[in-house]
Amino acid sequence: MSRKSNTEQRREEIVAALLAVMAEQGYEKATIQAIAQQAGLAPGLIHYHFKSKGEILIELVKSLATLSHARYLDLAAAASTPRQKLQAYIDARLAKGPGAKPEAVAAWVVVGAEAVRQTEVRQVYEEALAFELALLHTLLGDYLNERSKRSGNVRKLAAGLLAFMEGAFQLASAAQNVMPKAYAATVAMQFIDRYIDAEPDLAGKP
Amino acid sequence: MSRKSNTEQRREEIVAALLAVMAEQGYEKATIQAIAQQAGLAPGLIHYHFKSKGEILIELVKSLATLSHARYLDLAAAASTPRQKLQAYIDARLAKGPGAKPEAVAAWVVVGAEAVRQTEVRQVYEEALAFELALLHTLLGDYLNERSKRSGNVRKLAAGLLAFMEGAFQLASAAQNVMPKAYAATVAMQFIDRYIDAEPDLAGKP
Amino acid sequence: MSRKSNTEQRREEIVAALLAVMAEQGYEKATIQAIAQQAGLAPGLIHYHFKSKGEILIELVKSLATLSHARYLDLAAAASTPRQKLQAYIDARLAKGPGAKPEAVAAWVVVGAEAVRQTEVRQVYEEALAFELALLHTLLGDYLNERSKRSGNVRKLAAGLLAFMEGAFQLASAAQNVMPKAYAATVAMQFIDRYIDAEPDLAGKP
Amino acid sequence: MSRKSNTEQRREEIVAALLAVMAEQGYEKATIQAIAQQAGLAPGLIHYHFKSKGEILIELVKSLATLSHARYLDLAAAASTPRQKLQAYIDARLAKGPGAKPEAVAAWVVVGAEAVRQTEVRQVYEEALAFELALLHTLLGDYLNERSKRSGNVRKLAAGLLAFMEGAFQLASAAQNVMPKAYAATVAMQFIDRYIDAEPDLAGKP
DNA sequence: TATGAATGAGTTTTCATTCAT
DNA sequence: CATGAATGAAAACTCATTCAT
Repeated sequence: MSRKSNTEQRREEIVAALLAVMAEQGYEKATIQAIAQQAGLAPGLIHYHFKSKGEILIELVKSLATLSHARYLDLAAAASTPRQKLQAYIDARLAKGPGAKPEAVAAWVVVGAEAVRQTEVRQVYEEALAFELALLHTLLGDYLNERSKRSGNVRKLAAGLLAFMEGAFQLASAAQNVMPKAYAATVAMQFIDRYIDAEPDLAGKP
Repeated sequence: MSRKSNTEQRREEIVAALLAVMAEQGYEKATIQAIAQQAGLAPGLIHYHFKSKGEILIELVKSLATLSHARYLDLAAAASTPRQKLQAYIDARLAKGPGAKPEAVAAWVVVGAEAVRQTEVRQVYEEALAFELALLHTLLGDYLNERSKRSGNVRKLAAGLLAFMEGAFQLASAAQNVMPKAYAATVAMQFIDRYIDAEPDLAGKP
Repeated sequence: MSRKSNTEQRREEIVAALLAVMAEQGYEKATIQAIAQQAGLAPGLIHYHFKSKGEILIELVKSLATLSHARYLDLAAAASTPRQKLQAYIDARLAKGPGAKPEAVAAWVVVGAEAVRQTEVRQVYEEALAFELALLHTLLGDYLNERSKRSGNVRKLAAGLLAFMEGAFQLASAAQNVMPKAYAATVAMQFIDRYIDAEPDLAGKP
Repeated sequence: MSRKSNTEQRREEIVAALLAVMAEQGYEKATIQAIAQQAGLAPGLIHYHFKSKGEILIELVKSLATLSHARYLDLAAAASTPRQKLQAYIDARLAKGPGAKPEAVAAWVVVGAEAVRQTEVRQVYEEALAFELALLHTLLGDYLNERSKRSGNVRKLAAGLLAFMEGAFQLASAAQNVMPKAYAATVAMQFIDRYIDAEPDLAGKP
C-alpha cells in the first residue's frame, strides 16, 4: 500500500514559511534556503512541491486573500445589521480582534510591491482587490439602504476605503512610529458615516 | 590645474536613473548595471560616487520627498484660502496637474516596501512621512478655523488622509485596472469636507 | 532516503587547497576561483561549505596548529629523556624529519602577516602561539630539573625560542638564499643548552 | 624660471603614507586611494610619481632598511667597545630607545609576507637581510676577539639572532598579548653572551 | 517523497591605472 | 605638477534550480 501523499500539507507549510520570512526579509531575501529552514524542510523539497519560487508567492497571495476573507466571515457571523457587517469587514481587514497577524500585514505590503512589476503576481493581487472592492461596495450599498440614503458615489467611497486600508497596512508596516495609535478602524468608520450622512437625503422627499 | 568636480550632478543623474529603473523593475532588479546603463555611465562610476547601492536608495527617498514638497509649494503659491491650500496639497501629492510623474509614484511605492525591512530606509521614509503628516495637520487646522469649527480629531483625520494617499499610490501602481478612474483627489476632498461638516459646530454657541 | 553528508571531508579539502594556494600566492591572491581549481571543485561550492573566505583562513590556522602538534606527538613518542623531548619539539616545529611540509611553513608565515591586521585571525593565531609557549615552557622546565638547574628566566627563554622559530619560518620562506643551510635546529638546541649551562648551579648548594 | 621639482619629497611622502596604511591594513588593503588620503594628495598624483603600486612597496622596503641602519649608526656613535656596539645594534633593531616606531615594525612584517611571493620584493628584502647578517657577523666577530674567543659558529649565531629578531617583530605585531613584556633585547644579549662563554676557550691553551 | 550537495550565472563591490582638464 | 573623474577587469558572495542518493 502506497503511503499517503502529504503534498497539500507540505505546500501549506511552505507558503506559511514564505509568509514568515517575507514579512521581515522581503521577497528577494526570502531565499529558498531561508524558507526551507523556516519550514524545517530540506531545500530540495521546496522544488519538489513548487515548480519555482514565484509559484510559492502566487500561492501566498491567494492564501492571504483567503485568510482575510475568512476573518471577515468569522466576525460577520455575529453581525445582524448592515452597519455591523461593515464594522466586521473593517475590523477583519484592519486586523482588529482575535486572529490579528501583523506579519501577514507586512507580507501583504511586500506582495503589493512585487505586484508593481511581476505580471503574474499583479493578476492575483488585482483579483483579490477586485473581490474586496465588490464586497465593500455591496456592504456600503446595504448600509445606505438601511439609512434610506442614496448615493451615486458608493463606488468611489468603496475605492477610497480600499485605498485607505491598503495605505494603513503600508504605514503600519513601515512607519509605525509616525502614525497615531489605533486610528485606523475608528477613522474608517468615521469616513463612512460622515460621508453618508452628508449625502443629500432623498428618502423623505415627496 | 585642478579638475572641476561634477560629483553633485553625477549623483543626481544616478539617483534619477535609479528612480527610472526602480519604477518598473523594483529595487532588487534595479542592478548597478541597469542603473549605469540607464544613466549612460560605466558601472564602476556608480560606486565612485556612491559607497553602496543602499546609499543611492536613501538619496532617492530624500529626493522624492523633496520633489513632492516642491510640487506642493508650486501649486500652493496660487492658493489664497485654507481650502485652496489643502486642495493644492492633495493635488500635489496625488500628482494631478502639471509636473505629474507616474514613475515617481511607482518608485515611492517600492521605497515603501523596502522601508518595511531596511532600517536606514525606514528612517528617512518615516522622516518624510512625519513631515507630511505635520504639514497636513497644519493645513487641516487652518481649514477648520476658517469654518469656525473645532475638532479634537484633526490628528486622526490627518493620519487617515495620509494613509489614504499612500494606499492610492499603491493601488495606482499595482492595481490600476481595478480602481475607478480619477477617484483619488475627489474622494480625498470629500473625506475632508464631510468629516469636518459633521463635527459639532461650536462657533455659534454662547 | 537522506543523502549522506560529506561536508566535513569537503571542508578539509578546501582548507588543504587554501594551504596549497596560499603557500605560493599569499592570502589575497588565493582567490575563491584559485582555491576551487586547486581543490577540483566548483567555485560556488566553496561558499556552500564556508560562509566566507575568512572562515576558511581561520580553519586553516587551526589546522596548521593541529598539524604541528601532531608532528610533535609523533616524534616525542620515541623520546624518553626531557632533552630528547625538547629535541623532538624543535624538530617537529622546524619541520625536520619525516612529514616535513615546506608549504605549511610558508602558509604559516602568510597567516602571521594576516594576523597583524585581521582580529579574528589574530585571535586563533595567538591561541596557537600561547599553547606552544606553554608547552615549550613545560619542556624547558623539565629539562632544567633533569640538570638540577633552576632558572627564573625559563619564561623568557621560551619566549626567545618561540620568536626564533617564527623568525626561522619567515626567513626560510622569504630569504632562503641569505640564510645558512640547516642552521635552525642546531642553533635552537645550542641556545637552550648554553643558556641553561650558564645558569648558576644551585643544586649542590647546602 | 621653472618651478622647483618636488618629486623627491613627494616620493618620500608617498612611501611614508604607504608605511602608515600598510601597518594597519596590510598591503592589498593599502589602496592607492587610501595612500593618497593618508598623504593628503590626489590619487592621480601617486601614479605620476610612481609607475605602479609595487614600485612604492619596493621603495618602502629600502626605506625601512635605511631607517633601521640609521638608527644603529645613531646608537653606535656613543659605543666604544665591541659589546657596546653589539648592544647598540640589538637595541636599534628591536626598536629600543629614541626613535622607536611600532608601525615601522608592523610594516616590516607585512613586507616579509609579501616577500614570500613577490620576486622583486624578495630581492630587496633579501639584500637588506644579507646586509644585516653581514653586519651582525662582523660585530659578533669583534666581540669574540675582545674576549679572546674563537668560534666556527659565528655564522650560525648571527643567523640565529637574525631569525630571532625577525620573529620578535612578527610576534610583537601579531601576538603582543602572548609574549612577555620587554623580553626581546634582554634575551638577545643573553643568547649572545652565553653562547660565546660556552665556547671552548682556545686562547690560553699551550 | 526526501535529502543536501552541487552548479553556474548573476550581483555588489573594489581598485589599479588612465586621462581630460 | 596636480586634480579627481572615469574605466574595466576582477574579486567575494548569493541563490534558484538541479540531481545523485
